[in-house]
Amino acid sequence: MTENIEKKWQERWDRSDVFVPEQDDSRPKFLITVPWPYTNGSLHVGHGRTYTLADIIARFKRTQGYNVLFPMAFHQSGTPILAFSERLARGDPTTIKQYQDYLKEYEKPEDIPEKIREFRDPKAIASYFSQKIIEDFRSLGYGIDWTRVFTSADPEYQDFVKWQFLKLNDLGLIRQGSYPVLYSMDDDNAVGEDDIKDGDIDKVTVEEFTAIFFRGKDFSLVAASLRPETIFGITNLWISASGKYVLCSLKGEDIAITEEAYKKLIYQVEDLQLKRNLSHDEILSLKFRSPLSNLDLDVIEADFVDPDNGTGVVYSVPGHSVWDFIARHDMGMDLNTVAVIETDSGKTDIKSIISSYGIHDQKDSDKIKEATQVLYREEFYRGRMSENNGIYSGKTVREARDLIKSDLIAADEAFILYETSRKAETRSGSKVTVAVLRDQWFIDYGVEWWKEKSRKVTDNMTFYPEFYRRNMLDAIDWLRERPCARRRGLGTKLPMDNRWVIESLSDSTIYPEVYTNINQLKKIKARLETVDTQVMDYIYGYSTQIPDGIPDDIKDTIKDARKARDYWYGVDLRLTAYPHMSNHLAFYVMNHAALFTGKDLPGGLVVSSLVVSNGSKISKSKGNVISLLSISRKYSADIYRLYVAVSADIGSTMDWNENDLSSVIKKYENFVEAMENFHPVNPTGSRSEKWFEARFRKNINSFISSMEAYNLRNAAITIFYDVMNDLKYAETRGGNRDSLIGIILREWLVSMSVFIPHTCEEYWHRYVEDSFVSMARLQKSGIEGWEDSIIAQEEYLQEIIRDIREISRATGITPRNVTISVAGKRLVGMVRKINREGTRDLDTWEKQFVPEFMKNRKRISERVDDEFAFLDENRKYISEALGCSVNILVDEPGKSKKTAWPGRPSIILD
RNA sequence: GCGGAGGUUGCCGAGUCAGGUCAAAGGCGGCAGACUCAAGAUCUGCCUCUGUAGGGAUUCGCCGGUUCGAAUCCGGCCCUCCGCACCA
Repeated sequence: MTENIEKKWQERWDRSDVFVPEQDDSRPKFLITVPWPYTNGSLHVGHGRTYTLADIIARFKRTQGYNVLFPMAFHQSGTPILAFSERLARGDPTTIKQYQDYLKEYEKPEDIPEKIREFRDPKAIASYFSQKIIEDFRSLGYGIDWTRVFTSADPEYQDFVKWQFLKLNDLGLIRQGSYPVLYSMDDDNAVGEDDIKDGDIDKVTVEEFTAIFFRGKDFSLVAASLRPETIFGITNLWISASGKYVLCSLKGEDIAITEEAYKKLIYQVEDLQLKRNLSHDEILSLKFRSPLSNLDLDVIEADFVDPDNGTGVVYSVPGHSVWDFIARHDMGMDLNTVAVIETDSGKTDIKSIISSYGIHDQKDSDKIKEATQVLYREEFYRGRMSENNGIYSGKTVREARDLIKSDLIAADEAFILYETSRKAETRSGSKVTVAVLRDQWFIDYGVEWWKEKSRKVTDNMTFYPEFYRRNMLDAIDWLRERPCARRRGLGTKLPMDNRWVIESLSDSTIYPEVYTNINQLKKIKARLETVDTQVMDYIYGYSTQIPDGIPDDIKDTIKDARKARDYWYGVDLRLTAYPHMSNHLAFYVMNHAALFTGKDLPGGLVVSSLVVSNGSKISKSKGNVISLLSISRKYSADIYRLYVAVSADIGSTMDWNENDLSSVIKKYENFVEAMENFHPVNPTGSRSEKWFEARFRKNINSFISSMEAYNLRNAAITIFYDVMNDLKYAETRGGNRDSLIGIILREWLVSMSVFIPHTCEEYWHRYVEDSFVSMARLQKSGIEGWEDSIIAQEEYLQEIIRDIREISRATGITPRNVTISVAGKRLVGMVRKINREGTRDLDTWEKQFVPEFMKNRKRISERVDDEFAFLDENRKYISEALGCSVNILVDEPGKSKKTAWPGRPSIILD
């Protein structure tokens, strides 16, 4: 199909409101949704897959008589759009290049610079790409109801989100507390992944150190560790040989840390004051006492200590740290290690690790890092505290670590210090550190009653593939507190505290509600200025009365909003890609569980896998991003849609590659050719037509069952590949193409239209009738009984031909004549008797054949009533297939070399 | 380490839940033939090994078990991929 024909149907669907469903209480509704796209750029094949799958399902549901609503909207909340526009404003070359690439597809080269200038306003980015996504989606023939489009920036939507958060707050699910975030001191702001240089490639996370006080005569030394459980193996303290140390006061206690540590720490703890610089000698001359083990420890300078990591002071545990051990070794100190952790594997002995990695001194830093990682993992996952650790003896490392940490903190022997997982800077070059926000807002997903309710909701949902149910339950268990608001970014202001903006995943959990009545909400908003809590309560089923004081002229609209919502909600099916599982989808389920009941709860979830291109991951850096627009231009919407359906099951990775694509195109072109050359004729009722019809009845039923089970790939292969193959076969059996196609035309076009709607619409109008195939119904075929037998007969015929070929191959005989002898009356009778009554009442003549019957029973059958007549009828075909003459005989036992059994005639070549 | 998915004949990929009809669908690719001046497209056959009669042997990650019978069920092991969090 050319782009023009596709465009033609897209416009006609649009004009006739084919995909704008009316509320209709007489029909079952079906609400299908896909997470809204984030509008910072155009979409690629990967995004298209999920929407295409959803559209195929939506179209199928229409054929089954459902009143289908397939809406979409756009997401604009969060920091990325803001960050991008800021970067464009700053003139960041990578970002400019990225947006030039996006724009290239849509704009003339001379207009691009102006567009990029406009993009300094984040709203311009959002609205530009929303518009382009709509155009791209239209060009793929999606049956989306475009009258319901809205964005997360729309004021009526934000009223809805505010209502949602007030409801969550009423339920006690929103809390405030302190929370560490990545932070830029230069910019005095929190930073997200996209603000960090290479933040998307090499993720930066927050690590939690235990900063432990080692008290000395004049002041305390604070050493930070990720492994507080090793404190029992301590031998000494290390400070950096080159680091600059300062004395400061923390809640009245004098502590020594590096200058860098001080600068970071003021963003994390309260009551910290700088007092003065501290010389190394002042530290080295003192001894410091360790908590728990109560040892007086020496301080030693070492090169490997990084003054800009943690506090710049570390404690030495040579029994469990490669660095510590090798440093002591290099300095000629004693190497009497204390092992405080034991593993069953015994792989964690420090000396054997050092020798097995071939580490000689501190210069082998790569080897040391590798060995450290292995040791760390091994001990963390398999280790137990050994018997010399007091009350912690015998506990797993995991348990002991948390316990020791909390015990030390409770006893004022330690505090938590946060550090970045790697050294990082922002794209503008400022250092990234960790700051603790004291009044961070959270949604508390850890509440048990909430989890329990969510599990019940999950139990009642359908999942495809089914194993995601388990994933969902796990995600519900794992979820704890989640920060739900940020100090920057686009989005809805938190109703409890408008200095905060609701974070972008948290504002998108129950939003499909708004698809049901966005147009009423808009009117209500325009009339009332705010859609307040009480009005929302009424619309979304929390109260039965429109609140007092609402002007009469808007009451009907409010009632309509509620009715629309009552009719359409909940979501019958939601489709997403699996990376959304542990975050968005879990929030989606849990927020519904908290706020709604009964039919409003999520119905089903279809989780698709990713798209790769020529076997490798699609990413900007690889330059293999294929935009949706280029697909519909280069190939056609229908070919893309067909490819999505046929090339991989929903749950498997889909590989976009030219090779597979060209074979799909070939098949598609065969279909088009068959349709183009079709001339209606009257069927003749021949055997090949009956067989073809029988097969098609089976195929259409299997298509419908597969689609119902969301097994789109099977469905497509059945209704497309299998039917095409049957068509070819029926032709070789003497069928006339036109009359064959005529038999199945109507149903075939309807079923194929879910995959290739434009093509089918075209032929539907040309050959069937002037209605939309997109609105046509499809039912299962009634199987009348004759279908199986005609199919079995054809199989019988093919088996005989295959047998003849095999004999020919085995013997090397190229036959000039083939004699096929079918079983005679007596054997037919005998087989019938055995199949019905067993072997008991056989006569003597019959009994001699029983052993042979038993041996060959697999191939013996009664599937053809009169084998002689059947073979005789098809003698010409057999003869042509084999290229030799064919004799058909009715055999009685004894005449030929082998016994001819029913379903398995004897064959003689000569 | 925990949780999940998976390992099938040259490749991709069905089949495994409900054991026999499975040498195992379909596609790709390859080989041979038909058609064609030729190529392409299309069609037919073959593609684990073997066999002068439609058969046999060995296969579905590895080892063992249950069973008359296992790609399918059970136990153990090896390997690959994904998630393990606050990030959209």
